[in-house]
This record gives sequence, C-alpha cells and structure tokens, in this order.
Amino acid sequence: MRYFVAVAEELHFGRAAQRLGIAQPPLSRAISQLERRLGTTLLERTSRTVSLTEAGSVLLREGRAALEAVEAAERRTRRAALATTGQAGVVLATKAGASDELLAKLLDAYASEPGAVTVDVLLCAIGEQERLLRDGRADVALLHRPFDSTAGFDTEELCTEGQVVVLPAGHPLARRTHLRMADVTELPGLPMPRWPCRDGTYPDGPGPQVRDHTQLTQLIALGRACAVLPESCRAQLRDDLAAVPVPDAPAVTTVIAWPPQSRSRAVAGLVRAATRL
Amino acid sequence: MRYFVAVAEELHFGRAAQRLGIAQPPLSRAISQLERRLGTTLLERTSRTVSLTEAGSVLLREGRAALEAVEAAERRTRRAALATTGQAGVVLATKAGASDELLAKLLDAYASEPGAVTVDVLLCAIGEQERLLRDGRADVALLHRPFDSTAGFDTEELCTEGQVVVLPAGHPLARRTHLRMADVTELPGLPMPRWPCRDGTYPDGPGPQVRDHTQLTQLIALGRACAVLPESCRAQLRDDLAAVPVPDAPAVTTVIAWPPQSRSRAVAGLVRAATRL
DNA sequence: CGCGTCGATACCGGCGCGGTATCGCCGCCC
DNA sequence: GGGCGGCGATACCGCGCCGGTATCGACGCG
Repeated sequence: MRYFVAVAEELHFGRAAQRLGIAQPPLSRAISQLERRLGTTLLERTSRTVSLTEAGSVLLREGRAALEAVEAAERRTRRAALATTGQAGVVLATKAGASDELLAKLLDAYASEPGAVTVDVLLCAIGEQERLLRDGRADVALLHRPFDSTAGFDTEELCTEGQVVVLPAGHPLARRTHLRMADVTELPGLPMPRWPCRDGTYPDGPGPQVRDHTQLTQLIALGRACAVLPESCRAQLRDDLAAVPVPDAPAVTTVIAWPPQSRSRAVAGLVRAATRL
Repeated sequence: MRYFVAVAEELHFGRAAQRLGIAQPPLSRAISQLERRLGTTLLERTSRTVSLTEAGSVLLREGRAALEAVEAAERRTRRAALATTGQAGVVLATKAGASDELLAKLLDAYASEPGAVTVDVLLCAIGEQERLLRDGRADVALLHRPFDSTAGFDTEELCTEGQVVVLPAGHPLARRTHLRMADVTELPGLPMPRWPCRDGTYPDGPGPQVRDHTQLTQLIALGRACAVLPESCRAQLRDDLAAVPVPDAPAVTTVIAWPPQSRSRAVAGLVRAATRL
C-alpha cells in the first residue's frame, strides 16, 4: 500500500523506489501483485509515462486514509502507554495566532476539572491541524469552518463570529464603520494574500504568498496586502493595523474536533469544558 | 494488526490462533514483536488469563478502525474498476422498513439527474449500515439519529420527525390522541423489545429480542410488545396495528451519510438530489 | 500431588521480499 | 535515421521472516 501510494504520487517508478529506500524492480513487482490481487490495472504505463486509472485514483485516496489510520493507531497506542506512566497528557492542535482568548478560557476551564491531565498545545501552520489529528499526532483540535475541513471528525460548535478586514492603520478605508466584500477584494495596491493549498503549492494570482499569521500581519503593516479575518483577531491586533467589519463576509465557526474512535477520558473532558464555555 | 485484534477480542491465544487459521506459537511471537515495536505491553497475561492493558484497549479501538480502512480501500477500488466497465453503480445502505417514501423520492430524484448511475439498494439489519459504510461495502447510507452513530462520516440532514408508539389496534390506549413516554415504557404485558448492541448481544431486560422491523411488527400484532418509532412508519403500518403520537419522545433525524474520503461523482449526485428533496 | 490447560520457547523449512543484472521499448538529438 | 539514454519489466539469487511441530514451565483443580 505504501508502495502504491508512493508510485501514484510520484508517477515514476524510479523516484518512488528511491523515496521508499528500495530498488525499482521489487517495486514494479509489488505493484503488479497488488493489481493482480485487486483484479484491476491501477496504473497505465507506457515506457515514457505513468498515469493513474480511475480505480488507481480511488485507491490513492482510500489508501492514504488507510495508511494514516494505521499510523494513528501506532502513535496513539504509544502515547496511551506514556499516559499511564504519567509522562504525557493530551495534545491539542490549534492554528497559531487564532482563537487565542477562546483557547485560554478552554484551558482554564479544563484545568479546573477533576482528573484533568496536562494539555500540550501544538501551534500549527494553516491546514496542518487536520493532518495531525488524522495521523494521531494530536488528540483534539480547534478548527475554523468553513476554512478547515471537518470531514471525518466528530465536532462540537463553540462559537460563530463575523469577519473583519484588516488594513494598515493609515489607509483611507480604515475609518469606515463597515465595508462590503466587493469593496475589499480589489483594493488597488492591497491584494488579498494567497494561502497554500493542501498539497503545499500556491494558487495563481496577484497577492503575496503567506504561510501564517505573523507573515500576514507583517505584510499588511507594510502596506502590501489586506486580509479578511474573524473578528476575534482584533484582540491581538498591532496598533499599526486597523480592522473594519465586513457584514457580508461568510461567518466563521470555531469548532472543537476529535477523531471519532478516540473518545478518551481526556478528550471527552476537554470537549465538555469547551461546550460549557 | 489482525492478529492483535483477534487476541484482544478473544482474550485467549489458542482460540484467536484458531480463528486466524494459524498455530498458537507464531501468534504469541507476533504479539511479542508488536509489543517490542511499540515499546509497550499490550496484553497482561498470567498463565491462566489474558487481559488488555490501557494501551492495548486503545490499539484495539484504533486498530479495528485501521483494518476497516484498508478493507474499505480494497473494496472501493474493486468496485471503482467495475464501475468503469459499467458493471456496477453506487451502493446505498438503508434500514429495512424505514424511510420508505423518502427513499423512493430520493431514488426518483437522482435517477432524473443527468449522468446518474444505477443505485443498488442494500437493506440492512439494525446498526449494520455503519459497518457497511465504514468497510466499503456501501458508498452512502441513510441513518437515523440519535439511533445510529454518524461518527466519522460526512452527513447532510434530510428531515426530522416526531415519534409514535405502535400498539395492537385493539389496545385501550390505541384510541388516545397522544401519549407520553412515561405512559408507554411500563405497559403491563407490552414491554419494549430489546435491540441488539453493536457486538450482537442483547441487553438484559424483560422485553423480547428483535432484530428487524418484520419481527417487531409481528410481535406487536401478537400483543407481545409495543415500540416507539418515527412517524413515517405509519405509512406502512399493517391495519391490525395502531400508532399514537408521543410528543415527548426524542425527535428522529434522517441523514444521508458517506465516508469523508469518497466523494465520488455518484455519491455527490445522490447527496445533491437528497438535499433538494 | 498429578493432570490438564495455556502461553512461551526452541528449532526447522519454505516462501516472499529485496537485491543485482539485463532486456525491451521509445523519445530525443546529432 | 540511427545511436543513445532513460525507464519499466523480467530473470535469477540469497536471506529473513512467517508458520509449522515439539516441548517446556506455570498454575489451577480435583
């Protein structure tokens, strides 16, 4: 399975073999065996190019999920072992620089519960939380719909908030009481930045590429970009930035999410504390 | 992993080995290897009894999920291969005898979409749909909250309905305009039946054991039980049965559910058709 | 106290995985 | 157009791991 995913991602037997740390011939054979076992061709190969069949792309998607599931199983077991010896607590993943006060309140509320264990907070780059949660490096995460996908997790809604546009403090529009999306998407000289896609590449477009909130606020302060963000970001706004409400931007819901199988005592406690906020 | 799950379920190396079709010594060795690889003891064994450690029960839960994920990957790939040759469509799982009219409308609506493929409907026993969906035998399912767990699936709500109590037509309470839960939970001679748990065993209690709606309606008609069911069951009620609304019973929501990774064209089409109903 | 049960250990054989060597195909470039 | 180079497939070999049988050690029970 690991072999197939590697080949399907590289679309090149040689490179895939290298990545897997094996030689190319065993890899060819393994793929043929897999194809024979499933009774289908998964890869269409000419001697110059390799491409996925329909069945192959299904297996790529499902196989990735399966691999993540076994990794998660191993990791969570290891951590459960540490937890019994008291050497580890529960890992919470959250976006760096988002939902700060909510997070603080949550940690406070949970810490005051009886039987609370230590919570290791993992600050993530954009879109990283889902993977951490899926592959067992994190036990629970704070996600923001509709930006993050909650597919495959159990979730509980925590709060919903409107969005604001963040501008350099001196910008002419910064004194307005509110703006519409149409006003801010095409600001001359202040393009919206581009966030990385799930595969790490950036979409085409005019804006600068950013990876986290620090980069973003810096760019805005420099007058090179603007951004539409959840209201709660105002609490941590530098004083050279200004925020103006954008009523017609989609509302952002912060949810607490956890993998459906792993409702441990610690995760259940965190969720309970979160819903009581 | 399969080996560990077998031992953890049997709590007996000999029986587990038999179930796996191998001898006992290789099984012992495999488990020890797994424990060494994870750096933890998973099973506490005296020479008379085997029991799970904390880490072991985590691995049992997560390992089952992982095994189901790889089974699902294989099955879905095989079916994707068949689908390209036009030999198979999409499989929809639903509870036998529930949501009949909704199902009919859904199938009609989807069939009239352009590019619709054939839908194989799989009528399931209680609680079976989740497993079918998880292990790849089904692509999409109709579930009923709060009875079925939607953990780990993407869902879309279709409709919510109240519940009614189903009684023999001649029963004194059958003429009432409504009843409360308190009125029907302890009816003399008409106990609520017992449904199987996820592991196939039945909880202790007074009522008869039932596995599907046919058994249930037969028992009610015989005057040996009563049941609280969603309103929509009235449409298919035999005329020797009567239904009385129970306003304080929890509302039942019918949802369409699918595995988060597998948003194929066909599944997406069904979901779209469902939400338009 | 001996017997039966159960998991662990010891040892052996065969299959499968991974390695090297080589072939066949085909696009590219001189 | 022909030689070259890159790439996947095939052939063949050796070793490690898995699964088997035989046996041991622990322990509950009559």
